[in-house]
Amino acid sequence: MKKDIKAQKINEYDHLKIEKKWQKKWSALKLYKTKEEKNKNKKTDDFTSESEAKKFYILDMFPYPSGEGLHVGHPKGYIATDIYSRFKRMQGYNVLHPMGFDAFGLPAENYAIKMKMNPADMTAKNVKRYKEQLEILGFDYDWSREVNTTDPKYYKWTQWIFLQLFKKGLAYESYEPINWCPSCKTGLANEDVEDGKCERCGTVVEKKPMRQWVLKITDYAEKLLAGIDEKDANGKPLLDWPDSIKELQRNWIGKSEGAEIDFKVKIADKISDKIPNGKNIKVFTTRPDTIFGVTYVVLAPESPLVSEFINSALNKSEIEKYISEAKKKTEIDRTDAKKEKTGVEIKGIKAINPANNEEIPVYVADYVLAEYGTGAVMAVPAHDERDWQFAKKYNLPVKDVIAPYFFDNTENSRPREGLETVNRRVAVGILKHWSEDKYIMLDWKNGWTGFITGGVEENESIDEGIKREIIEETGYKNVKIIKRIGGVTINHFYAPHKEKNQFIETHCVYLELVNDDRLPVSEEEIKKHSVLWKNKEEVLPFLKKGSPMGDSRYSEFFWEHLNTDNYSYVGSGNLINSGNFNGRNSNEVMKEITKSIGGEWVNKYKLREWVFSRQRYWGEPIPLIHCEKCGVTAVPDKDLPVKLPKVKFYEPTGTGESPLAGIAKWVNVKCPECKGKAKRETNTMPQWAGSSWYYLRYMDPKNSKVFVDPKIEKFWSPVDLYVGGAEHATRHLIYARFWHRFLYDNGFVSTPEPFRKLQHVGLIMAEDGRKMSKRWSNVVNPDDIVKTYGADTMRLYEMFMGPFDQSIAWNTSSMVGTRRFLERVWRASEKVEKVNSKKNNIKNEFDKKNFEKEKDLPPYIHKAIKKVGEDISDMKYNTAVSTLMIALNEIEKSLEKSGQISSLEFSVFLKLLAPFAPHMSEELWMNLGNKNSIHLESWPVCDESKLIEKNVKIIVQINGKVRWSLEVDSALSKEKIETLIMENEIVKKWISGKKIIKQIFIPGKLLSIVTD
RNA sequence: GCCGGAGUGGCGAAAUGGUUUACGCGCACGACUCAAAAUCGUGUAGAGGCAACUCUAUGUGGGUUCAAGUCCCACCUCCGGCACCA
Repeated sequence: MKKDIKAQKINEYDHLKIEKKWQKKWSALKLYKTKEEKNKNKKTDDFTSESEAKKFYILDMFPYPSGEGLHVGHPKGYIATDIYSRFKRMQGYNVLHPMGFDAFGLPAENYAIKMKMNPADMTAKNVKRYKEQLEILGFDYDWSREVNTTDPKYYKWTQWIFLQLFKKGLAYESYEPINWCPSCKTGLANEDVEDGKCERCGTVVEKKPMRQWVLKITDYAEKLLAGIDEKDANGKPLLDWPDSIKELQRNWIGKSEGAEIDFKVKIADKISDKIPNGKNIKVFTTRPDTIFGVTYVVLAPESPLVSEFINSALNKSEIEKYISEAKKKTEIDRTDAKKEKTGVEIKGIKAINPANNEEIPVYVADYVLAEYGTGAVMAVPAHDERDWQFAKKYNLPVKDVIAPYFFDNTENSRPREGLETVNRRVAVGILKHWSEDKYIMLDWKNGWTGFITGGVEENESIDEGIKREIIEETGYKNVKIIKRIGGVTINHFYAPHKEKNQFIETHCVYLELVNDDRLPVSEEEIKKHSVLWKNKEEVLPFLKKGSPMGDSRYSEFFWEHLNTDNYSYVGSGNLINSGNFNGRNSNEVMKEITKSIGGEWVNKYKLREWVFSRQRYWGEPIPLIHCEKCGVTAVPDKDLPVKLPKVKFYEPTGTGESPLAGIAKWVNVKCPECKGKAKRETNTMPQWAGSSWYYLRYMDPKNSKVFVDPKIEKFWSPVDLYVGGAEHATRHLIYARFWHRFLYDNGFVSTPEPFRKLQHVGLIMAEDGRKMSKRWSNVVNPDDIVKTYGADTMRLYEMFMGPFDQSIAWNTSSMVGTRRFLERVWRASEKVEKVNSKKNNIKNEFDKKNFEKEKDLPPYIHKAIKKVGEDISDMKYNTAVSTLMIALNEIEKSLEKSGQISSLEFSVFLKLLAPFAPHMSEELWMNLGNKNSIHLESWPVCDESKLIEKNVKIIVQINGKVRWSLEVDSALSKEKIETLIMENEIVKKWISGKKIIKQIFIPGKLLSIVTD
């Protein structure tokens, strides 16, 4: 099998030996220790001046150490940051590249319970295992800065930040129903629920009212939204993030602008604002323009208004029954849009539409969500899909108030200034054959096409009008009206045959012919158009040809709605049936209508408050104390951290109390204010707490006075590059931004946003294309790969697989390519010219700045320097690796010619390889006679002037096709090249007998000849 | 339904509007070998042709351009996210 690397010969590449050796040495030398550490002891106020170099903070999303250990997919992002940080270090940056562990939370706890282990012990074990697995890959982490969220020295500050939020009123106790996972026996945040299921265990989530701590993240909704597009003083975006993630966050925050409108409520014969405790129904709508079309009002079952109105209801028990059934439903059932809508009317009360004072019924229905907007909506079935479905089911009236507005903004049809505008009603008839599935259409002599169309007289109804038109234009007299289609549309256009602008209200009627009885058609009509039968497929193309009323969109609109009863028009348009607002554009009248009915223009967000309590053991204790006299008080700073007590039983209780509640010794404390009897808060924090600020702690991980020294924070902030999985887009990345923004607003940190550039890692799938998982037993273990192929091979392969942010299936046999590449490098190293170490002290020579630049390195090395550097910067690792491969191919070619490889050339090559394959490049670097680590060398400098090849290939295109190419000296003039080309037989053949119209010359690239 | 992203060889993929298929895998043939493995070399989009060469190909259909994988319009498919948010 090719997959196995056979026993090595003595001087062959022995990855095991080399990798272990260098990992030990690097660690002993503290090679990757962040420079700033050394300066910290010096006494100075100006921290930043201490460090000569520019800083670069590169961060991985720290892992959650599960019991299963790492698979080959996990380190992909770490490999990338390792390469990036080595590259930056070689460029002279002061690099901060730390690692730590996010170890509180449900999965670890559930696993510990399953394994009958204490979560703390198990976490320690897992962390150890993870660290070992990371270390064999040769990463350059500064482990002296390791953080662990479960360390009391760390979570002291997690608790401290929580208390800052609490003190600013951003943490509060709530008793609202929240998402409850019956399997994990804890409340969950909105972000922890996916498709109505617990994100962790997949159990269907229930709604359960309970006491909980909630963070007011919605107070920051606007800032979090605006921050996405914020720029710094230099006009650079604060967030250099993928657009897709920005969009995801925008959607998650979900801002909508709209109106809050009060509907007065009439109970029996009284109007609500005249009766005690009476309440108006406040609704939120993004479409106040449809207010005249409101035919009922709906309250969410959980709306507090329901309990106020229910006593005045004539059908109290029916409503109560409905509400209790709604409560029983799971979130999945509640929010399934496809499901038939249900509801019940509150009989005996009416709401009053503030726009027209109509009395309309009030319903309770669970398609309205209590948590969003005001928990009440005004229903406009004509212009809202959901309201329409509900109205159909309960036979509620549908009232059109928005007419699609077709304004043909082309030269010919655009209404002309200074001309009279005629207002008319027009009927359009779609007339079906008496037995076949085909339709009558008119083909006008002047090029128009369309259905039967005609103006309706003042005293005539639409139905009468269309019947009359049919007889006039076609003669058919026995027609049956089936239905009206598509409400009303407005057509606004210039009618050339009348030299007037027209503003037409168009109604469409669908009719069927009963038989072919016809009356004679007048000569005049016959002259105007012919009557054609078109079958279904022909209608739409035929309509598009032209229209008597501006463009043909209105008739297409009607045709589309012919067979769909099931629709409501949700677009914009012109107002009809809307009193003073008739004829106005719906988009333009929003605010005006809102004002006219006393409404308020507001913003609403989909983002929900962050449910911050977990009724579980394995988390940071919430550092609050409940005192009978003083209420809820913060644990004083001096008493932090509130340590998680060791317990015998940490299984969740399921009662809504955390297991901590049972530990009397821990729970019962003195009130810090009045010294009276008090109890500790027993809920713990969610998993996301510790990860919301860990990047700050890395900057100053040992500080016991503050969570981070402000001077140090100012130096390192923000994180310059943050690499991790896209699955955190709406959890961690929202939470961390929220905490950071809060800390910024309160002067604790210096930047508004924590992470400047964000880069996503694409998943590595298993060879079978599925996700790697124990469940599918398709997991590839990095330990095995490192053992068999080496860490360098694995690192190189994972970077070479494909674009970094794309998910790609693992393929071990494909990996041998990168192994072969390294073996070739190894063999090539034996052919490097021997340099007399005495005569030629390479170490000193290489320390000279820009040494390479002065030397005569071949163009392909300069190209590689340029390309590899650019590709690392852009995180295009796959092409960086291929560039290295190309460079090696060139080195081998030159070896063939000269019999040996230049020492300098190979040194430069090794430096380019060093970030990718740190062990091998270090070994070979030392073999060249160097004393200091290659990883402390400076990155080679590309001399742009050396990039130019002696010869260039010129492509000859004739009429857009490549016909010939030639190699010429790059210094040759345009004229000379053109002469050479024109003299060529092939070129002559292609242009013979033709006239050259045009010639385009791109220097060094191509000549394009165009003939007639 | 809405919002993103992507469709290029047998496969992973590459390509500032300028030779489509770099680099690697796989495959075929050859060299070395008693043989195999490893290694090295050559070839490898499709069709036609003995060949030189020609034609056709970057999901589909149009368009802009001397020139389009790349820009514009319409559509199809797949992947990811959100979704009764009024």
